[in-house]
Amino acid sequence: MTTTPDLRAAGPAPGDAGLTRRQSGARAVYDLLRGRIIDGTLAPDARLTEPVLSAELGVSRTPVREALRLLQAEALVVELPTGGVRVAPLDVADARRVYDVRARLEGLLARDACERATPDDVARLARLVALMDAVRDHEDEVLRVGAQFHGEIEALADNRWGSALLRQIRGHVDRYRALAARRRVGTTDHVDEHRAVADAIASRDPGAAEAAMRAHIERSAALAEQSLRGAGSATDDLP
Amino acid sequence: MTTTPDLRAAGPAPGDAGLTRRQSGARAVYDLLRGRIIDGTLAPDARLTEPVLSAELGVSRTPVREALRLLQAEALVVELPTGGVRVAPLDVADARRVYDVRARLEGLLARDACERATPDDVARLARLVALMDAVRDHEDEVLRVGAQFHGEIEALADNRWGSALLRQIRGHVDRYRALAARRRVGTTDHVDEHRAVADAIASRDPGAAEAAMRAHIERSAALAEQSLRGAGSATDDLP
DNA sequence: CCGACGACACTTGTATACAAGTGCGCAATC
DNA sequence: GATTGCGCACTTGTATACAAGTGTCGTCGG
Repeated sequence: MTTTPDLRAAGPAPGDAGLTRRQSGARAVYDLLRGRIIDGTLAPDARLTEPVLSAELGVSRTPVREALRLLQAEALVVELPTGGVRVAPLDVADARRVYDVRARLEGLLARDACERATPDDVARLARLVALMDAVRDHEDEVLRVGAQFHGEIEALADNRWGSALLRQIRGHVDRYRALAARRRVGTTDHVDEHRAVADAIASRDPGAAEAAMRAHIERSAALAEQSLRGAGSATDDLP
Repeated sequence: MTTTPDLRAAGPAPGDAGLTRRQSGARAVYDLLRGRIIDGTLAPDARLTEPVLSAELGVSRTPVREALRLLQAEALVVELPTGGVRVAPLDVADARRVYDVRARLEGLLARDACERATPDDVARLARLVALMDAVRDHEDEVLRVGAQFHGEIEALADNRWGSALLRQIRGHVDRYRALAARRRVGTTDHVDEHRAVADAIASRDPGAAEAAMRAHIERSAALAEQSLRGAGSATDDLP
């Protein structure tokens, strides 16, 4: 039942088969498949074959193949011994590893950001924390502002490699997050943790900034792990 | 002059055009180009076009294209605004960033290795350090054993994500190392640093293991940076 | 002599055609 | 009835063909 995903966005021949067409094609296929894998529409272990994707999306095998290779480089799909690919399995133990890596990378970015931040930047970070505090009770607002905070730090860090590698695993983080979201276990507020990061940066203490950010991510990891635990076969509530 | 690299391994038509042919083709092209970029045969900023590579390697554009995409995912080539690709430029400031990231990742791996190492593993690491000490005067032996040490730790860590991301930047590390090798500045011995890592693992102190490994990489970074400094336009002694 | 216009050659992106290898299912036989 | 052999359908990997966009070079006009 998990073999054939439901990419039934449109028929084979008809015009825009779910992808915007004015984009570069391969990129569009990549974005589409990536989204479906992250949100669970494409179930873990689902086999993806070029001909059926090609037919369902209304493009030739060439862009499909390219998209598949991109996803493979990102490890969102894994290569089968025979040469095909399937959606990467979800493994709770693996989630921990993803967060471990993320903690180090974001920690490094926080350090770099600390070393480059101008007074204006510090003020902006403080404003974001205050804003986050203000919307404390509205969960999605907190999430939105939180993402903005992390984005701001990443931008400040101006660390091409840290960002690149972070981007590499972001898909997987989002994937586990999407899964955890279904087993909602009350979100704890990370406002104080963010404030700790902002304060460390304001104090011009790179080591403290790195440590604070790392601790923050590790706490998120523990939370996510808790949500995921008991998921057993992670495919339980997936289509 | 930098537009056409010297992939003249063989003519267009003739049999094995420098690539082993029994490999998957695209993979062979990828390996070949990757090696040439790392060792400097393909100069930074050199433009790579599918038709000429295709002709010079004696394969069609399809595998060449695939190899190029792989290299792009690894950031060994960068996309031009027009769509083509060129060999990623060498930037000393960037080298520092690469090593920063590597320090965190290898630090994490050392921690994980520490948490999983059996007494046998600890003994093996100690043996490697002793061996390294023994061959202290033979530079390439030191390098070889050192690589083995790092590989052992990575294997022990059994951290898929750490390894994957480390692999992502390894090409760049090797590239800067190859460049630094030409401006040889006496290698300092890292034997003691390795011993510190091994000792921390033997003491079952994950935090110390991580810190020791990170410090070790950061010292390597400083060394590499020193070698690279003054390189100015990094393409000076490149073909 | 300098600037602008036009055509060309070149590039990538996509589609299709071809070849080879592999696993699966069916059928016939022991 | 179980097993083994054959044949088919399917897959990926590669090659080639086609279309569109873009930069450049040459030439013509001011």
